[in-house]
Amino acid sequence: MVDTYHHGRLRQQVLASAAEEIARSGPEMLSLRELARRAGVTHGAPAHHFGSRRGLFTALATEGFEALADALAPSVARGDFVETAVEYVRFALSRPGHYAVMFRPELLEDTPSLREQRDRAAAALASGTASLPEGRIGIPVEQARHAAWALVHGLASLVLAGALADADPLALTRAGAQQLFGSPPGDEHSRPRKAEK
Amino acid sequence: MVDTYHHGRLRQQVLASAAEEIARSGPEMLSLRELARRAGVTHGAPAHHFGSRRGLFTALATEGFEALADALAPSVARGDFVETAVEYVRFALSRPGHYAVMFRPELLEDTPSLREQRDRAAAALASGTASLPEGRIGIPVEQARHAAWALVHGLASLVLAGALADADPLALTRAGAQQLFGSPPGDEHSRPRKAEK
DNA sequence: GCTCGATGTTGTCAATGTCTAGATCCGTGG
DNA sequence: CCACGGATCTAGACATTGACAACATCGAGC
Repeated sequence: MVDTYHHGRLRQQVLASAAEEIARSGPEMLSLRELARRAGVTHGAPAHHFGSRRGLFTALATEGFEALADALAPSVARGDFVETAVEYVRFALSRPGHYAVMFRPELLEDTPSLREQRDRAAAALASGTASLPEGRIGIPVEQARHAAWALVHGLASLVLAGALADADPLALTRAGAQQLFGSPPGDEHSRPRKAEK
Repeated sequence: MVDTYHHGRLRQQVLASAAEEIARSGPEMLSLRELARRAGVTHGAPAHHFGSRRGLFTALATEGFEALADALAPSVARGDFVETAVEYVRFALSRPGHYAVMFRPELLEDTPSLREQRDRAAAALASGTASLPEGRIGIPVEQARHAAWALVHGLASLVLAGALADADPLALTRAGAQQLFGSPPGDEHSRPRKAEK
């Protein structure tokens, strides 16, 4: 009976089922009390870990940005822009519950750790676009970076919203990234990784 | 005294203040009862017009798609792709409350009129990308269309989320659209619209 | 071994979405 | 002229929720 007074992993478990639930029904429908029930704990318990509803969203977003930065790191290190774009979208689709909350400032508190992880992800993204084929860019670098971010964010959002249901998201991302920075499919600079043979 | 039992424009007024409130605090924080209060009406009144909370969101989204289709029509008719992109973003930024709800299927009911207006907007978007400079596209047309949509949707979303606070959204859109389809800023094909006649 | 902070419980409160039943208004056909 | 029916709004009720406060229990470190 001593087993259950302190749950032990309440924080992790609540975060996990929150991500599940948000992925299924969106952030608005999420109920703290329901999460507590699902974790076998009383309704007040989650508050000790997250403070409030927004605190929970903030924790989720922080986790999300951290994981995003990690996901982007390898391809960024390799200077492979197209693959960084693909990784971005792959991340969003593999963690829909987290992604649904990461760009919703109204749901988030301005925590230092959130800021930190968000900056880390932003930095990864920035150096990802730093490795772009120089001559191909006809607009200021800053704008190119924003455009690239917008492209992948837009793709992820639309796919998650079910607006591009009948498309292969990752192939689409690859194609979009190549189109944006002007590498024709047969170009020697950055070819599609799989087709083209 | 007879004035106020039937409000007369309750539906319009609720929609308007809902858009305001959503623009300020997001869809989650919206309270039907608060809207009723603001309209000087009892808490049950809005239900007769929208049925439920989701009904209200659906009505807003429907209005939004209708206005979007209208906003895109002129530039689409002119075959001016870059300007269509700009109009898309301009629309989203000028009606943040509507746009915040248009791509959130969890908040929407599957109404015939919603479907209708959404299709209308989608059709506008599709013919907008139909007028792209042929030689510039190195990927399948379908993918190019999706990429273009993702770009403008991503730009609008990020700006609305405050993630691109320090950029000029419309200039950024113009640049992004040009970059995506390879028209250098000074190209004769699609210059910024200013002196058309 | 004791204390103190972290974690979890229990009870409470105001607010909300939704439902139902009834009141009021308005156009329309007899 | 009027009665009737539908549309609009009111009024009351109910379950659920987020937040808060007071208390119980556990565990780590002095």
